[in-house]
Amino acid sequence: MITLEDVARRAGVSLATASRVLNGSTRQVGETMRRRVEAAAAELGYRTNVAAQTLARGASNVIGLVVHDLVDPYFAAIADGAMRAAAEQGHMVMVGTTYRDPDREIAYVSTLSAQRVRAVLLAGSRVDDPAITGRLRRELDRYRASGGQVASVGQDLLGVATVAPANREGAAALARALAGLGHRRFAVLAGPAHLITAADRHAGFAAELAALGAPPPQVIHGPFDRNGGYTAIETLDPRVTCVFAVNDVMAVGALARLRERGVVVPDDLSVAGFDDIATLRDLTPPLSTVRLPLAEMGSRAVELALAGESAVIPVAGEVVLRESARKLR
Amino acid sequence: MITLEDVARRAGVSLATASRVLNGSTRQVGETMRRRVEAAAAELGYRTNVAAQTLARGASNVIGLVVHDLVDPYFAAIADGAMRAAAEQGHMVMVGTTYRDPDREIAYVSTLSAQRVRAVLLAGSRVDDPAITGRLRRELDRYRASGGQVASVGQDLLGVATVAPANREGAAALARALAGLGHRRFAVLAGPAHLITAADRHAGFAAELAALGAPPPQVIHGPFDRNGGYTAIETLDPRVTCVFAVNDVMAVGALARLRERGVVVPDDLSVAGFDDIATLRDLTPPLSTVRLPLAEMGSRAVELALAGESAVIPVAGEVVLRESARKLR
DNA sequence: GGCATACTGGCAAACGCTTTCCAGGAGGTG
DNA sequence: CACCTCCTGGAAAGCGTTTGCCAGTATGCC
Repeated sequence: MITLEDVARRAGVSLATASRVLNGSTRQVGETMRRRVEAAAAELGYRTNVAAQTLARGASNVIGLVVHDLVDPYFAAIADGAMRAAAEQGHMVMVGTTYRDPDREIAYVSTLSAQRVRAVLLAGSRVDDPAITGRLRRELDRYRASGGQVASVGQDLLGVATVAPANREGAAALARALAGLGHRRFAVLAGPAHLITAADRHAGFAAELAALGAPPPQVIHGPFDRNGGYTAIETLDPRVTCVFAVNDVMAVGALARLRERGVVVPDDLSVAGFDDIATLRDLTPPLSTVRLPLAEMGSRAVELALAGESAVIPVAGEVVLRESARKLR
Repeated sequence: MITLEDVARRAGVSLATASRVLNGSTRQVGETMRRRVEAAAAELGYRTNVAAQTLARGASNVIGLVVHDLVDPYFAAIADGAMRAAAEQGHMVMVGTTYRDPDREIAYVSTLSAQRVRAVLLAGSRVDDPAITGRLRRELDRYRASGGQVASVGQDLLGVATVAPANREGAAALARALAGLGHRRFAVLAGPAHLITAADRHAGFAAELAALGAPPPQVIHGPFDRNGGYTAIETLDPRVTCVFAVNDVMAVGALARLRERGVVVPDDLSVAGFDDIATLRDLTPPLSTVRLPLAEMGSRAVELALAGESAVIPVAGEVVLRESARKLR
């Protein structure tokens, strides 16, 4: 194990000089010494001990990222964006997956805080439960009290820097677009009632329908994943002409079930989702949705956190009509 | 910033005792002292400084994972498996994405080595370039010399513990299955020639065809991603009745292009891929493929690395025929 | 030439924790 | 009762870096 001291000795300089040469310092080191140190480091194969560096500096170059599920393309895209931004600033990313368990999320914040990561990013919808939110907030406060930065992608209810997708507005715009195709009788695959993202999208969609004078949609609750969409189809009212799933993976599940049941989309029924995950374009029919710049949201969150700004950055969604939704005949 | 010393002082015990109580030690601490320390830690909100711990212990509890692209479901699945296994053993995972740049891969190994991570996992196909492999090996050797563990998912050519999917055999089995459906004229969307995974699957497939007495397939090279499959279709020989893409995402790209061109799968042409990524089941038609237990491969790699075993674990692929491949009429 | 002003290099004190070694007391044995 | 052993708590020496401070030298200016 080669240490800085070995390098210094070999180069015939002090520890301080070696440190200044090898690990970015504001102080200048003379040409001669610099060369000697660099040569020694190369010959010995010196590698900085980041743990020691972190300890001495009191600051690490690691960012913590907490997502619900890395296999979900939604989080994969956010994580990818976050990692790009992090890499650009010379940081590594440590990832934790909660599998949608709020306790696990809190535990990860605690672990990452112990790791003294420079920043923690929380991605994914929060649940509407004051007890859980309270515990999470306390954990985050403690982390921030020790100098950590926090940013979230999702709702602004943790009092931290947030990249907040316009769920309500996006869903409303989608409602308008779908109504524009002539649809009046809608169903909303609304996900779990306590999930705020789901609730917001549902609310935005329903409110806009009301504003347009359409009858209230059928509302079907269920899990926020593929299976949630899949099972929701069972209870679908046959008079509905257009289904809005509050996220894409639910829409994908719904499409699967519809196909099995012989319902042809979009001939018999129009379907739309939300998020615009990458896999959508390969479905048949391609799914209509509200596009969110997921990777960019991840990057922005990293930048926000690293800059220490506690802003709330709204992100607009863009309605993308594809074949899965068609004009009502 | 609460340190262990603060806790010790508050509890009226020595640093040593506090350490033994709070951060797992083999030594016993008396009931009274133990309680006092725990109470003090709780009151003060003590959080271990992992950097200091790592430095003092000379060993960290972080695992490094290097993948090509986290958005690719193949790597997402492996990463997920790896993270599960890591979490089970109380480790965190630090991720780096190379975007298929070998230099970036080497750089990540170096960075992770500086982080003194307990183990490094390399996932994804290697390129057949002695210069690059050599540099990577040197970097890995250096890392291992400093006590690090390494495991890889893919080919066994780094001299490290490896979870090795049976690419040749899987492709051969697939060839047999497809030939069993009556196909004789095949095309192989073979990916880049220098990518070993791609080459192995191609070779296994072609060899089996030869053994079965089928004519040699048309071979179309291209990128190892969706676009590679997409563009390959342009040069497809019209006499071909069945296309084998060396991985699923290429097959997905091929399906997209075929659809655009009005070629109906499987009526006009059969298609198969390799890997069985999760998104396949939602395609129309569902894609035939060779299933690899991706998450399990990730977990196994972590276990291997953590156990310090340098075994090569073969993983068999299982042919899964779905609608995209049908009996030739 | 004399003096103030950069520069540059080195010493040594942190950073927060683990662990070896030591001492003292409790308990067991002959 | 003397002697050993076992157990528990504490003191202190690291672990590998960074960085504030000091000293010595070179530079610039009058």
